[in-house]
Amino acid sequence: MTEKRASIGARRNPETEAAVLDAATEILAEKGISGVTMEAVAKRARAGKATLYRWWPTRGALLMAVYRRRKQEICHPDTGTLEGDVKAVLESLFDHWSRPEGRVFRHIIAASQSDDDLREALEDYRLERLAHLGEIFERAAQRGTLSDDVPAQEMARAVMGMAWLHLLVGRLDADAAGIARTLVRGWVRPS
Amino acid sequence: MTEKRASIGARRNPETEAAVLDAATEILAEKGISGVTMEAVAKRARAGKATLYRWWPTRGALLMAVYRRRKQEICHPDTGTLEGDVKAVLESLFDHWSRPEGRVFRHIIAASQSDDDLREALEDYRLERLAHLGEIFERAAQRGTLSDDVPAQEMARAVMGMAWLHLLVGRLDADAAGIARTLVRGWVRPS
Amino acid sequence: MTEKRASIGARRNPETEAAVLDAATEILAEKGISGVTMEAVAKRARAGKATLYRWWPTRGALLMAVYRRRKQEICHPDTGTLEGDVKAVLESLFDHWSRPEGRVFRHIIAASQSDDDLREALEDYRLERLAHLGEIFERAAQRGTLSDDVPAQEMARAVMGMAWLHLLVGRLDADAAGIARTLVRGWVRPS
Amino acid sequence: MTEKRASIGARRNPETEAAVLDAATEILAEKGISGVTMEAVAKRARAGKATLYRWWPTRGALLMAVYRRRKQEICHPDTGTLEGDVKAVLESLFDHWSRPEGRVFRHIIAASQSDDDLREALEDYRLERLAHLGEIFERAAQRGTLSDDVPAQEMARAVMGMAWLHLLVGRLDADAAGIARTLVRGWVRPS
DNA sequence: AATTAATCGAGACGGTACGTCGTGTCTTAAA
DNA sequence: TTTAAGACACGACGTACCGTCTCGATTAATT
Repeated sequence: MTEKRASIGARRNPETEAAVLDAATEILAEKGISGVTMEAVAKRARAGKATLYRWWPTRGALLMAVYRRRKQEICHPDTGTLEGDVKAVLESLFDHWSRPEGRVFRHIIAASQSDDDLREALEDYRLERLAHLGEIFERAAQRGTLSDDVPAQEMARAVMGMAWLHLLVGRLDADAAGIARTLVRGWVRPS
Repeated sequence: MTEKRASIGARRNPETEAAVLDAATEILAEKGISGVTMEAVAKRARAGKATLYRWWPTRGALLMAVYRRRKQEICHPDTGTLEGDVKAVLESLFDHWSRPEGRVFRHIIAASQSDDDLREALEDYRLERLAHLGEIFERAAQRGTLSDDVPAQEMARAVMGMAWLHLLVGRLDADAAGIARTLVRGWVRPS
Repeated sequence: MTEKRASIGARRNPETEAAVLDAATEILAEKGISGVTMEAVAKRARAGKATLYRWWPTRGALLMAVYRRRKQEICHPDTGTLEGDVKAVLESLFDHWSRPEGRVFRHIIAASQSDDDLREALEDYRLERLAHLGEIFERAAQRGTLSDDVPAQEMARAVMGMAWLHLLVGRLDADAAGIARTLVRGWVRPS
Repeated sequence: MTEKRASIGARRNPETEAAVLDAATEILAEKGISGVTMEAVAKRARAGKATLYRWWPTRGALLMAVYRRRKQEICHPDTGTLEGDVKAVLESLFDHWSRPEGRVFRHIIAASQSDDDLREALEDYRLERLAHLGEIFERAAQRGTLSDDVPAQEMARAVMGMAWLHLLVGRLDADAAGIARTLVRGWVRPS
């Protein structure tokens, strides 16, 4: 599956990186999260364990790298209303987290609880997503339908909190529409 | 620290259970979650490993037992307004989770991501807390200030989602008042 | 080759010990000393590495145990003269060290240079052999052919020194008779 | 500690050799033999690992080079008697091997048990020393006090064997005089 | 003067073995 | 029958060196 790869000098070999992430991704799909051990990944990627630890000092960092590689830039479509946008976001998240490549995420959150490096990496990613999520509120503001006295950050966090909660308790089949309605009703100007 | 305890015959020894939970609690406080291994708990409690496994088949079950022992029935005081109640709940949670005995909870959530038994136990606990949380909405309803078309469950989940999010990303110093305001504004009748 | 072996309670399982020593002996014969790694021995013996380390804390200790198991009580035959006895002893040692089960010994000496536990174990064994070697001088004394002003210990050490030297430099084909003659000539009464 | 050294063209840089041997010697003194790894030496000498391997293909070769650099031509003083000479030789060896720069030697013997290149190098060195040792017997012969039917080689080997034995078992505080007496008594003409 | 060739440092690479730790199962001997 | 104790097989951990490699630089000898 993987060819022999030697050093390409005193610098990182991108082929090795790819092989490792591929291996981790495959194992993840085949055996689930608990199968993704540094040992197994190294063996599958035909890489030395030291090589893994050189670039991904913890298992969490490796998982994070695997997850980020998949971030197929989830764009939030403009549905015309804030409630519709929130609903779409939730649905897209629930859907993504239900699929094999997204299933890792809850384990990343879990691992980040006892791995400070990962926590930092996750936080970076989370803030990035949060900013991205902010766009739907900007759109609502431009439409002039948004109450101006609600901080966009707060609203985005509320959406994210609901999403994470459902992810972590395994309720990805929840009613996104209902959730969206409950959240959004106080954020738009009463019509 | 713990005295010698032998078998008390062909039945469960409650002293042993206490000793085990005490040991786990102490280790948790001293070394953090990663120190709480079945091995270490057994040794500290002067209990056989088999004894542990008999009653708490997984590490997660043991952690959950430790956490539940501490559930000093958090009551939600009536502040007179829903927003005040939500703010109080968040503050009380953030405070509890910041203290040593509460710090475990995020690790329980984490562990439950790969331990189905624990997930079930946590879910039971979570629903219990959710029901308890529902009381503040009942009170609001009795006051007549609640919009009737918002499901109580949904609102409680939104509060819980915000709380968990802040717990899991280590932002227990967040502005509970602001969060409460953002959430609640759509749930009460416009005055 | 080896069946499954579980614990037999809170005490050492002699079957395990035997399996480990057998495995080490076999590997030694097949791959030589450098093949005798704790890892390989554990795998071959179907034993956990922890089990090995429990009973033989270092590789040297394990090698020593392997060697001692083979100590087929080398008796020194009475040839009638001290020179004959010394020659017989040297020949028997050179022969033993040339055979597979004896070849380990030089590696034990080597390992003992950087392993204090092993050094101690080897020293015990060495003194034991030295005492045993002393018998040939007692016999000579009884025969009345021994100069009384030469300490038996010193003579035994001289024999051992010659033996070890030849072992360590790989000259086990040396002329035992000549060595014996050179050493002994000052130890017996001039006839 | 060591300045930057670059290539001096298509030939060996003698500064590098010196830096490497210095580094090895220092590490040896500081951390003992087990600290002398190719990796550590290279790092300390600010040399590339490939450079080390180019000139000293094995660890043993490097150790041997370190030892030989120190061979401060031990001369054997003429004490007037063979016994005195042997005693002086033993004392000088025991003393040398007790000092930091001599302590390596036992590790060289040890390493040579599993490193054929080193074994060869050590054997060369040993024969050289053996020849040197022969001088004291030549002197005795010239004095006319030596039994003529004892081969000089054999006697030298007996002395060396005793010396090595005491080195390898850590008995460098042994009674050189006694050893000398025991060995020599058969080699000189009965007075 | 330009080119070639060997050397240098650095350090990444695939590996192997290390020694430790935790898992969950097992047996014993005592209560 | 349950207990404390702890040995057992297993497997992952994270580290240390191994010996090989490729790089980009430096410099001497050759063109």
